[in-house]
Amino acid sequence: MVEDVVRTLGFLCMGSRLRRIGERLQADTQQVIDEAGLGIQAGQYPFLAAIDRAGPLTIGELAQAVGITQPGATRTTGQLLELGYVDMQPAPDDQRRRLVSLTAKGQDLVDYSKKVIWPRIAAAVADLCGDLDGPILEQLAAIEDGLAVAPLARRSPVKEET
Amino acid sequence: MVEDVVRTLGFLCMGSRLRRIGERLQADTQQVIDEAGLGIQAGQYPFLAAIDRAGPLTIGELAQAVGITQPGATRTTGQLLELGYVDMQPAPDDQRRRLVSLTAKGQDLVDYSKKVIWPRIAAAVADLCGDLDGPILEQLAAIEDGLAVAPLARRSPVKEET
DNA sequence: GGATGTTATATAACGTGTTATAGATTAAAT
DNA sequence: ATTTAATCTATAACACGTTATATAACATCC
Repeated sequence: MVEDVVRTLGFLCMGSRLRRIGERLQADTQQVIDEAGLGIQAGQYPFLAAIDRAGPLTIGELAQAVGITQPGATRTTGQLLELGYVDMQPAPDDQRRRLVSLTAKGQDLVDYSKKVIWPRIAAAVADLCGDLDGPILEQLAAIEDGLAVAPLARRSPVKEET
Repeated sequence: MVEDVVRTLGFLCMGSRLRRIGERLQADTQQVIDEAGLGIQAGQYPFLAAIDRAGPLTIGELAQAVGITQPGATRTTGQLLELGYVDMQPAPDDQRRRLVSLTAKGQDLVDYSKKVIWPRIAAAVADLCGDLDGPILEQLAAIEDGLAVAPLARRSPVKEET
């Protein structure tokens, strides 16, 4: 049995580690979705949820809402279009923007998911995290906020720009 | 300004969120490495650290040590070979196994990194996480252990296999 | 009102993880 | 001993993120 260096090295490998856990969680989430017989990828859900919450959004707004870059949003939106869950049309006032909205099929999926799938996933994750010492979600938020204030490179002691 | 749905949805999107933060941290880490003028990728470091800690390891052991799948380990090892940081030769007792070891150049890089780079990165991450309520590293460990015991699908209430 | 710059989306090329599968070597079984 | 099964690494195909850049539409300035 080999030691898990990422775990052993602590803060040094926290990036790798968060990613690794995130990937694992998403894979597990996918399994729950598949078991429910839904033809959708876990990573596509936030897009649908964003539109459901805020109404039709442009590609750029979707990218912001789900926290990825614009080309990624373009691609995932293309997949959702292909699957028939969303519709896309130029914004009336600005032909550059494409407004992405839910189709009836997409709204059905969201409604069903909100009722059946999402609570199940959230409950499973809560169960997993329930026994933790601290409020993990707030800590993640604090990390995100901290990174927004000053990236790691600006926190490494070599460049004391006092 | 559009709301961050991944953040808003909490436990439901924790997978995406952890991944997102991990990617951001790794990108920031890469910047620190680049500023130090080292020609290496952040994701390659755990491989070197694993060999440094445990001595020569096989591809499979490396995969285990850094927590990815074997094909990923094969690829990254190939890159490190190309860069001249590691050497690879068949295990004497079993021709299927390939023992990966540090070259002099690789050991130099590790020694320098241990002294200069890694403490800098670890300090920056610790600074980022310092003000948190709870011990984030232990919480991550608890999540990993929890997933090992029962994946999400086995924690979702639909399949009560009592 | 035409040149110039800016903004929004699309596309290309790449990085790094995954799963599925092939090839080579070792172990086991008849 | 030869066949069969198991193990280890390599390779192929794909998923999904990134950066860099092209194209189209809008805004501005003379």
